[in-house]
Order: sequence, then structure tokens, then C-alpha cells
Amino acid sequence: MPELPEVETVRRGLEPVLLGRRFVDGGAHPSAKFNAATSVIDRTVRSVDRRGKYLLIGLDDGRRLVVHLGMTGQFQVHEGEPAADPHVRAWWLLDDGRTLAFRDVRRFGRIAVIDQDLTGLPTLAALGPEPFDEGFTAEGLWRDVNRSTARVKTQLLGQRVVAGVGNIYADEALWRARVHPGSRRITKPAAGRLRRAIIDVLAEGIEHGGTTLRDYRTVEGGEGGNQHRLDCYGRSGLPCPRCGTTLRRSVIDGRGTTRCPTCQRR
DNA sequence: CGCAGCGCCTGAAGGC
DNA sequence: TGCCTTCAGGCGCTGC
Repeated sequence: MPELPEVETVRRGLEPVLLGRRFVDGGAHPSAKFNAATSVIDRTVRSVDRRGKYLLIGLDDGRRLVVHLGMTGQFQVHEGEPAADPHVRAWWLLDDGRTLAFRDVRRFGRIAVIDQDLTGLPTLAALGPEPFDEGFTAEGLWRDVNRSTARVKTQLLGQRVVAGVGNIYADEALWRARVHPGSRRITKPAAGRLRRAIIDVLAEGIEHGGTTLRDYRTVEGGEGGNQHRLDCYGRSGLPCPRCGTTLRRSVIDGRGTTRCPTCQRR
């Protein structure tokens, strides 16, 4: 499941491929989730950015091509024509002869073209602070989490208190900060630890090229390396790396969740 | 306005 | 072996 580190790794792979290139042809799955892809034909790429889990490809007419990878979305670059693949939902021929393909088996991804003000995608416009920006503070995290009655993990997944965290990095950050994922309120010290943990697990995820559990691939087609460094996510039944207690899996608001029963108390 | 709940998708894994 | 069921989960949408 691509989260901020995976999307950032993809962004870094796309940038050298796309910067300055013009889309000279393209095609898309007829679904409204993908068919905007063809409206960028004849446009030139001016920037390749990321906001939360969204990729923002800036165009020479001021608009942006926005791509969300969903659960199984991946980009591939081919020299010339790509091989036939029923899971490719959109493709673009570039002016250097290469082809960029967006492949998404489960079709949870989404492609849109929006104006500069981002209002074309309300969820994007409403995202919380980028975790690496100054605007993401312990004070703000404490205030926002406690303003709602929802569980802290659910709020992290909601993209409003901070952008870019998904199920893997939520479990990792909560474990590292020793915060119970089901808590509805957190103390100021806990908010401070959680902010630090979120920033660190995401930065380490980027540093190691993202977490490949099944579908996630880099633009070059490789796997990430962060799956070998997880302390908590997906490790139910194994000992907590900090205290040795057996990690336990449960379901919180419908999301599979792993935590340490000793380190992460309410 | 906030939020809970459901639906979207399909391949993999588990049960019998 | 093969069929069937369950699960994974980010986010859009609906309705209270």
C-alpha cells in the first residue's frame, strides 16, 4: 500500500523521466477514475511534486496532472511501445520516444487534472500538514487529535492531522512512540513522541526506498528495502523488538492493527 | 459539520 | 485438486 515514503520514492524516479518532456500521445481506461489522463496530451511537464500520497505533475498550461496510487498503483517506463498488459489503466507517449504506463490491478488509484488552486480535488486541498514541514508540530498534533473523539490511529489514517501516513507507518509510528492505537485522547508528551516517530519512520522509509509487501514497485521496477526494517507492522506473534512481549494483532475501526501489549498501553 | 459505515476492486490465501 | 469464502485497505460517497 503506497504511503508517503513509497509515493516519494516514485516521485524521485519519475522526476528525471518527465521533467521537460512533452506528452505526445496517450490512452486511458474509460472509467472516470482514469480517463482524465488523455487531457494532458501536447502539454509539457514543468515540475514533479508530491503532497501527502498524491503525485502532482505540473504542466506548462498551469494545470496539474494528479495521480493517487491507491492500493496497487505503479508507474513503469518503457523504451518505445510497452508490452500488452491488461492492468495498465493509463499510458503516455513522451517526446523522447519512451512510454510512461500507470498500472493498477485493483483500480483503487485515481487520475485527475486540476487547476492550480487544488479545488478540483477537495481531499487534496484539505490535507493536513506535510510531516517534514514546520507546520507539523507536537502542539498542533496534540490539539487536533484531542479535538476529535476518533481513535488516534484512525485520525492518522484520515490525512487531516498529518498527510501521508497509511496503515504500515501508522503502526510503526505508534509502536515507536509507545502510544496505544485505540486511544481517543493523548497527552502532550505522547503527542511529542508521536510527532517525532511519524517524522522518523517516514524519513527512514524514504531512505530505504519504501516498503514492498506485495505490489509496490519503484519506477525502475525494483522492490523497496524498508520491509526488512519494520518493528511492528505485520509482525503479530513475534517478539516486540523493545521489550520482548509478543506483538498482537487486532482490528481497529476496520483496519488490521499490530501493537505491543506492554509498550503501548492506553 | 463530523463521523460511522459501506462500496469499490481483484489476486492471494485459507478452509474444506 | 478444486471450489468457495475471506481478506487486504485508501478514499469517495451517503446518511444520520
